[in-house]
Amino acid sequence: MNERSATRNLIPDAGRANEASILNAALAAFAKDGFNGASMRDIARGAGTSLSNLYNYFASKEQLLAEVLKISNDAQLARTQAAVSAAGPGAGERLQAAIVGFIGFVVEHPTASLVAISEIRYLGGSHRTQVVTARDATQAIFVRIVEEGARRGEFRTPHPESAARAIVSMCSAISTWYHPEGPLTGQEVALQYARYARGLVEATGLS
Amino acid sequence: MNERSATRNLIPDAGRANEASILNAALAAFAKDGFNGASMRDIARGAGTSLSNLYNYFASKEQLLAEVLKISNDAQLARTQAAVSAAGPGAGERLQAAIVGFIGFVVEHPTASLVAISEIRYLGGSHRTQVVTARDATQAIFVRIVEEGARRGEFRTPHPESAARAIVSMCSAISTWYHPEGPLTGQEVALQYARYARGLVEATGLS
Amino acid sequence: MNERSATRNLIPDAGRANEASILNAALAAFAKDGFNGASMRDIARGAGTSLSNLYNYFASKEQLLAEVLKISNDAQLARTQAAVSAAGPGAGERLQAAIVGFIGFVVEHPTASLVAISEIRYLGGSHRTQVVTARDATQAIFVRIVEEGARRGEFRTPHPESAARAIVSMCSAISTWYHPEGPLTGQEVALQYARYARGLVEATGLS
Amino acid sequence: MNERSATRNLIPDAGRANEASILNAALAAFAKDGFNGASMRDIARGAGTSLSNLYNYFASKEQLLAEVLKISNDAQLARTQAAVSAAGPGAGERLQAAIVGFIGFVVEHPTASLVAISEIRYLGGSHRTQVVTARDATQAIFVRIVEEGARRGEFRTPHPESAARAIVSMCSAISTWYHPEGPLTGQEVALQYARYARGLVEATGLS
DNA sequence: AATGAATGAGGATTCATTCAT
DNA sequence: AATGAATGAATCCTCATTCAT
Repeated sequence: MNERSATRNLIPDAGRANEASILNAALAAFAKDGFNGASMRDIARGAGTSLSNLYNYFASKEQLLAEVLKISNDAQLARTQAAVSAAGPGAGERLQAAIVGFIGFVVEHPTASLVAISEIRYLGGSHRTQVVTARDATQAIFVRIVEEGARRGEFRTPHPESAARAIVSMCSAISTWYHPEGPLTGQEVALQYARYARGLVEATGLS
Repeated sequence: MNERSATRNLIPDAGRANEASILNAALAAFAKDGFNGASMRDIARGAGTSLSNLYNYFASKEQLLAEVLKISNDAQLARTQAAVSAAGPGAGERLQAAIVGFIGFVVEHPTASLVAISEIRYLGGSHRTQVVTARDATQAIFVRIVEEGARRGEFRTPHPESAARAIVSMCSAISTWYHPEGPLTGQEVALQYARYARGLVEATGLS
Repeated sequence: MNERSATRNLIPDAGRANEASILNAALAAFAKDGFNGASMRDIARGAGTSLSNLYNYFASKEQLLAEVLKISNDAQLARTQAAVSAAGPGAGERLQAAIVGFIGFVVEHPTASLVAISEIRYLGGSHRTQVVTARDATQAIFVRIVEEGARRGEFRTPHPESAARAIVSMCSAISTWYHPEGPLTGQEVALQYARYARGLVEATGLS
Repeated sequence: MNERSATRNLIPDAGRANEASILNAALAAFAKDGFNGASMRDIARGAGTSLSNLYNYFASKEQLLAEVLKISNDAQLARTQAAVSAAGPGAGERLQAAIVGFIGFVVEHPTASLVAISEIRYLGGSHRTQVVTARDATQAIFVRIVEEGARRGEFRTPHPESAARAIVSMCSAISTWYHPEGPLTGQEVALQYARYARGLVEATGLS
């Protein structure tokens, strides 16, 4: 598997009918038809097991969605956090790192990323909170970086929080059009967007 | 109706059971529960008519979605086009005008805007093309402006088309969080985002 | 239709798929298999209509049970009240009349009577109250008669309310074994039980 | 454990997952939700074991019901027989003893008694016969006593068998309303009903 | 004995749509 | 236009039961 087709299953799959294969099938089904358009039969078929056996692993369709979203958001958060941790002290560097990490996840798991933003609305109460927390934590990373950059004078944007949200928005939207077989590698997209973001926050270090 | 509560029905409603009231009910239902989660019964109830009477106006649920999306995208396109037409010749002015027009629509019709981006995936073949055309035409406005700005040296971004797409992405995402009762007026949001966009494309005229 | 086969549908049936035929089918199904053992498909088949069409008439299986029980209990109450109203002033006469009316209903509608006592437990909260009210009203008729008889000295039983309940119990139980083709007419059964009841309350007028 | 709270498990329970605990759980489940409303999962949960382990003890849900009913009816029969055996020779004495024994069982095991009368209908062919036999044997005790009393002139009732059935009916129905915490002890109820029965059969020895 | 995984049939209910009026 | 009745397919989910371990 070369660099260009780095997309693989978000959830490691053992092959037999187990939690992982069910979650992967659920992810695929939700991506293809949406939460309400996907049926438990579809998911069972995708997982290679029977409809009723699904319920030995997950209590309901909604719980299946919750697990998928939680895994995706947690992985997205971890990836972004790790990238920032490995970056230098400058706000510009840190913003770039955050974007490369965030978009790295998006281009490697465009399906999971797309489902994460488009299907979260179908999550009810108790499930929702958990998932929203991870999503907000990811956004908070960007907010903190931009705010610090603004405080230090590295960024001249007058609305750091709003700007951070705009950045996350445009990065998330990559999942709606990115294809691994397209003209751009994920790395290239990430660098382009990092530049957009630095411009957006009016970074002073621009040559 | 003052400036802050400018949100009104996208489709003018006569009150009686007619096309407009059905379309508005459909829009509301799709926004609330998604295309597959909304039922024709919900829509009929919202329109104050009977389930079967819906079919005297629209051939199918999908056609209802198609009409709603078409109206929304056409209005969005018209609004953006009009704003640009009224602007001066400079690329910076034109980009700002496009954003103010585009976001103006989003904040006045957040429901329609949200449905337009989230439910288009449920549109099949023939219907889809029509709707996608209007959406792409709107995006093309931004692409043309950014490309021209780059050609003229007003914008230094090396990837005008990609940058334009990023701008549209972040502007569209406003529909996912904007509330008329929130702390910002639509106008304020639009001006913030116009500034983000000018930074993003690395406009040279920035003081 | 002679006196011996007076059993007919409790709910007048027009033949086509309407509320009455559905209720009759539901009654038959509940009697045959119990509330949980009967399926909506069974009921639809019995009513000569489609499964889904049932829901154009009744919101749920439980509501179907509620309607059936309400009709049965109301009819039972009305029949008992009417019989008592037509009786003379003596407690013995009135008790006999109540029993003849009550059992008259049981033997003419043994199915409805049986379902009324055996399936009421499957009725939840709001539905239940309504049905229980009619049932208790019927029992209250017996209580009043026995209490008055005791007050007047016509009955020597020391526990009028308890005795009345015992009487209703044994009369209700007739629905568990009575068959129109059996050796006894309903009238004969009613008269036997009226005598049992007079003995039970220790009526003084016994020769 | 004093006289008022004499209700205990009909089937002696060793605590571990064994036949007794399963039968008790089945009894509780059938009482709560009816035979068709109770699930094997419910029963397993109540017995503190796994669903599949149930089948190491009982072949099917129906067999579980059969065992429960058989135990209940056999115990009811034994208790009634024992009471009669200990009674004097007079029909009145014997009838009173039978009732005290019969109702003694009902008030000590109201759940089992209720299930015994309400769920027997869900027993198919081969199982049913066995259970019905014990039930009929119990009723036969009453029939014999009343018939002998009538033969001897102690009871003046003209329909001894029918009267006996009426007596058993009203005594069985106690299980539908009796609660140990209620105002009456089981003993008091039994004595009341014994008096009702003597009146019902028109016992001559009444003062 | 005991368990978790597995299954096919069936549960009640809702669906979008059509028909007769 | 407008409606209530009708339908067949599909929905999620639970069922009793069996199997492999």
